[in-house]
Amino acid sequence: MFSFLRSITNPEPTFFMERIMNFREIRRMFLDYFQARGHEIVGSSSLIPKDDPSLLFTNAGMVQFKSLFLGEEERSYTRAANFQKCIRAGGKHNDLENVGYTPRHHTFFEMLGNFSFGDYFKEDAITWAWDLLTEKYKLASNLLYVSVYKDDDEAYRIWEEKIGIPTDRIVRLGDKENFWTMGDTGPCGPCSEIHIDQGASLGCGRPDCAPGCDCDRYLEIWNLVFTQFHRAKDGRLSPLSKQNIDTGMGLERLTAVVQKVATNYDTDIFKGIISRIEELSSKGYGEDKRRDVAFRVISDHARAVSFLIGDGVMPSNEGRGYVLKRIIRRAIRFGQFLGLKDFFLSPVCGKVIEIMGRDYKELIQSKDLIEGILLNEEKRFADTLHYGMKVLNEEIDNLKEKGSKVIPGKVAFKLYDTYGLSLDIVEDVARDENLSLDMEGFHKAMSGQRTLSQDSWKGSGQEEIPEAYRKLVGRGFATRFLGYETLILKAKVVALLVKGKEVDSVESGADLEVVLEQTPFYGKAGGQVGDTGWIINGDMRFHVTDTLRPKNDLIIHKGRLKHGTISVADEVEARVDHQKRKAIVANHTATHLLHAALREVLGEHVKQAGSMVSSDRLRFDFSHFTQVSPEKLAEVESVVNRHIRENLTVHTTETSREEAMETGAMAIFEERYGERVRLVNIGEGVSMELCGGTHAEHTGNIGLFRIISEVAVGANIRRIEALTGDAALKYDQKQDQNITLAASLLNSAQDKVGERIIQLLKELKKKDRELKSLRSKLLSKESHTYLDEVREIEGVKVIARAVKVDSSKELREVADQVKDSLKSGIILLGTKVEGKVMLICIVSEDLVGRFRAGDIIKQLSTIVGGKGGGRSDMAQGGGDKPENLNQAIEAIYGLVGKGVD
RNA sequence: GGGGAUGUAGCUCAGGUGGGAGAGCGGUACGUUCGCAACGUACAGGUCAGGGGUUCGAAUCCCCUCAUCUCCA
Repeated sequence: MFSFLRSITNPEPTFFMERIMNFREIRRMFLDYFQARGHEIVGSSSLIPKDDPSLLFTNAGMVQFKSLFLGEEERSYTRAANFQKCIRAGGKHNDLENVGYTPRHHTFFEMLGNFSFGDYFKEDAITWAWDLLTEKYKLASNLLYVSVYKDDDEAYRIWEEKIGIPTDRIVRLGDKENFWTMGDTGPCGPCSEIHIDQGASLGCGRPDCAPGCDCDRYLEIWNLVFTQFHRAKDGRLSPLSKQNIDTGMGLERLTAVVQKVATNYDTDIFKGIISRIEELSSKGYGEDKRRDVAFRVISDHARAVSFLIGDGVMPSNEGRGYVLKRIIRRAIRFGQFLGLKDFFLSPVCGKVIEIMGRDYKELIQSKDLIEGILLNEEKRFADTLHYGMKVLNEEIDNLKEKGSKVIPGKVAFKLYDTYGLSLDIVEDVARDENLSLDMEGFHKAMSGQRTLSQDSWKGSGQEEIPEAYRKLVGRGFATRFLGYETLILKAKVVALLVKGKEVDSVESGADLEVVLEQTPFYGKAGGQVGDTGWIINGDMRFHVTDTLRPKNDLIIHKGRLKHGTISVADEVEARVDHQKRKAIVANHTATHLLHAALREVLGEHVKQAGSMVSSDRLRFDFSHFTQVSPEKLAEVESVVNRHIRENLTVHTTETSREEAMETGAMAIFEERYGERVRLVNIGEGVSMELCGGTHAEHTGNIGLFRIISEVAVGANIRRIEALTGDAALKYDQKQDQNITLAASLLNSAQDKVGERIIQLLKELKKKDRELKSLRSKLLSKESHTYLDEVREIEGVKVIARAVKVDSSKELREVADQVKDSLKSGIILLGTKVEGKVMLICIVSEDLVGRFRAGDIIKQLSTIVGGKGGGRSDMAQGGGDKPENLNQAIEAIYGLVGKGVD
C-alpha cells in the first residue's frame, strides 16, 4: 500500500531539494493566494452552527456563509476565503465507523475554500484553482484530472480551451457525483472536481477506471461548486440572478499530497499526535497493521474531541453531546487495544492543543476544561465497562451451566443496549471462553430497537422563523435598537401583525405585534428576557408584555392594545418600564461578575453553558465536574460582592469580531455573533465578555448579590440561581425572619440555633432508645408471666394468648422472648391494632419436623378473616375481624392435638 | 423523543418465588503483639431514592416522580 509514496509532483529530476512545506504554511499559502485576489479572509466559525437547527455540526466551509448564498444577508464583501473546522460524525454525513481503516476518513478535518457571492464565476474559480495547485503547490499537472457535470459545457470548455487540459483527462459525471444541492429546494448547481492520479497500483484495474471511480487511484482534492440555479418545489430549475462560487479542499488531503506522503496520518498534522501515543503506549506506529488502526483512530478522535469540547459540547446522552461521548469511548477502546491504561486521552489531546492551538485560540482557552472532561469520561467509562463485564460473566456462567456454546444475539444486544458493552468486547470475551456469537440475532434485535425509536420520533421541535417575520425581513425591514442609550423614544410604526397576519390598523382590545422603525425595547436574546413597557400616541395605549428578536435586525413588540387605535405609519412614543429594566441590567451585569468569580474560585475550566436573566432573578449554567461546596459557593458570593462594592465601571465598546477575539474576551458558545460585536468590560480586567445584552453603568448599581441555589442540570453542568438588589435584600430579610422565629421557638440565641437543634435531636434519639428499652423490659417481664399459661398437648408445650403491643415488630420481639424462656414448644401470640388482627406463631427448632408455623398460621388467619404464611419456624398472619381473635387463639390447641393438617 | 438498567450502612455490594435488614472495607472503643503495622473483640452507623397502590404483612409486586448509567433517533 505504500507504493504510492512515489513522487506525485513533477517527475523530472530536480538538482536541489525543495524544502517541504508544513501544514500551516500550506494553509497560509491558500489564504494569501486568495487575499491577493481581493478575498476577505474569514476565520473559522464554531463547530456548532448558529441559526441552523437542521445541522448537527458544521461539516463544510460554506456553512457560515449559508445566509449569503440564500440572499438573506449582505456583507461588505462579495468574495471571501476561509479555513473552517468541520466534524463529520453522527449526522447525515457520518464517517465515524470508517475512521482508522482508511487513509483519509476523519471525524474532524479542516476545509479550505474560496467563495464568490454574485461576484466572479466559473472561469476565475477554475483558473485560480489550477494556478494555485500547479504553480504554488507545485503539483504535477500531468497527474491532475478534472471532472465536470455531464451537461456543463461551459466548464468543460474552460478546462479544455483556457487551461489546456487534454480531453482524455476531463470526464463528465452525473447528478450523484457532480451536481450539488443544499436541500430539496433552493440554490444548487453543477460542480467540477480536481483529482490527482495516485498511480495504477492503487486502482481497481478495470479498463473504465477514471475519476469518480470508487477505488483509491484518483484522489479528489478540490471541489468547485457553481451555484447557478434555484430549484423550485416542483423540481424545476431556474437561473439565479446572483451566481455564486463555493469551493472546498480538505487541508489534510492537500497536505498529504503536497508533502508526498502515503496517508493523511503521515503528515505533520498527525505525526506529533501519533508520536505522543507511541510514547504513552511504548508501541511503534507502522509495526503492526491492527495496531496502526488504533493509532489512527486515537489521533483522529483526539482532534475531534478537543475541538468539540473547545466549542462547548459536553458529553451527554443525546444530540451533539452523545456524538462526542461515542467518539471519546471509541478512542478509549482503541487505546485499550494498544495496552494503554486509564487516562491517556487527555495527554494526547494536550498534544493536539499544542499543534492546533496557535491557529485556534479556543483550544488554549479551554485546555483545563478539555482535560478535566476527558479524565471524568475515562473514569466513567471504566465503571460502565466494569459493570458490563460482571453481567457478561454471569450470562456466560448461565450458558455454560446449560451446556450451550453460543451467546444468543438477544443477550449480546442486551449487554450493548443496557450496559453499554460494545459488540467487539463481547466478541473478545467469547473468543477467550471458546464460545461463538449469534450475530444475526444481534442485528435483528438492533434493527427492532431502531424502528421503535424512529416510529416515536415526531420530528425535531426546533422553531422555524414564522413566515410573517420572514416576509418583513425579505422586504428589507431593519429595526434600529437604541435601547443601550435611552429608554424613551419617538418612532414610526412600520408594521402591525395580528395572529401572524399583517394589518394596517387595529382597534383597542386586540392582542397584536408591533414593529417600529427604531426602539428602546430590548428583544429577548442571549438569555436576557425582552423588555416590557408602553407604546403610546395621544390616547392610544399599547401595553408591551414581551419583546422578541426573531432575526438580528427585527424586533417585535408583543402585547395588547388597551386603548385607542394604532395604525401603520403612526408616530408613537415607546417607553420601556425602567424599573424592570434596572433590575434586568443589575442581574445581567451580576451574571458576568459571577462568571468571572467562578473561574477565579473553581478554575479556568468553568465556562458558561447557558443563562437566563430576568427582572426578578438570574440563572447561570456552567461546566464543572462536581458539586460546588457551600464554602466555595460562599467564596464566589464574596468575590462578586467585593466587585460590587468596588463600584467598577462597566465599559461597552463595539468592535469587529476578530479584534474582540484578539483581546481574549470570553465568547459564549450559544451566542450569535455578527460581524460587529459588543465587548463588555468590567473594571480593569475583572471581566471581559462578548455580549449583546444591556448592562448597569457601575457594578455598585447591583447593590447586593445572593446565591440561592446550586444544582446539577446534566453531566458536568451545574446551575446557580441568584438574586440581586432589592430581591436579594428581601430574600435575606425573609431568611432572617425564619431564623428569628426558629430561635424564639427553640428558646435560644439566633447564632446558636444550629447547636440547639443538634442537641435536641440527640436528646430525642436518646429518649427514643430509652423508651424502646423500657418497653422491651416491660414486655419481657410480662412475657415471663405467660409461662404460667403453658398447656401441654401431646407432649408439646403450647402458649397462646392475646397481648398488647404497638407493632408487628414488637409482637415478634415478645414471641422471641417467650421462645427463649420456653426452650421447646409452640407459641402463638395475637394482638389488635386499628381494627385489624396480627398473629405470630413460633415453633422451636426441635419441633419443626412435626409442626410448621406456616401451616398453623394459615389455618388460624382464616378465622380472623385474613391470610398468613411464613417459614416453618416463624410465621405471621392477620385479618380484619378482631372479634374473632380469642376464637383463633383457642383453636391452636385443637390443631396441635390433631398434629395439624 | 423512545427503550432498557440501576438506586439498600461513609464506600463496594449481597438480599430465589412478599413473612425477622446483611457482608466486606472503612469508623470508634478496648485488648494482644509491636519496626511501618497486623490481628482479635465489642460497638456505632439505615426515611431500603421519594410518593402512591395491592396485601393481614412490601427492600421485594404494580403505578408515578426524581437521580445516575446505557442504547437508538
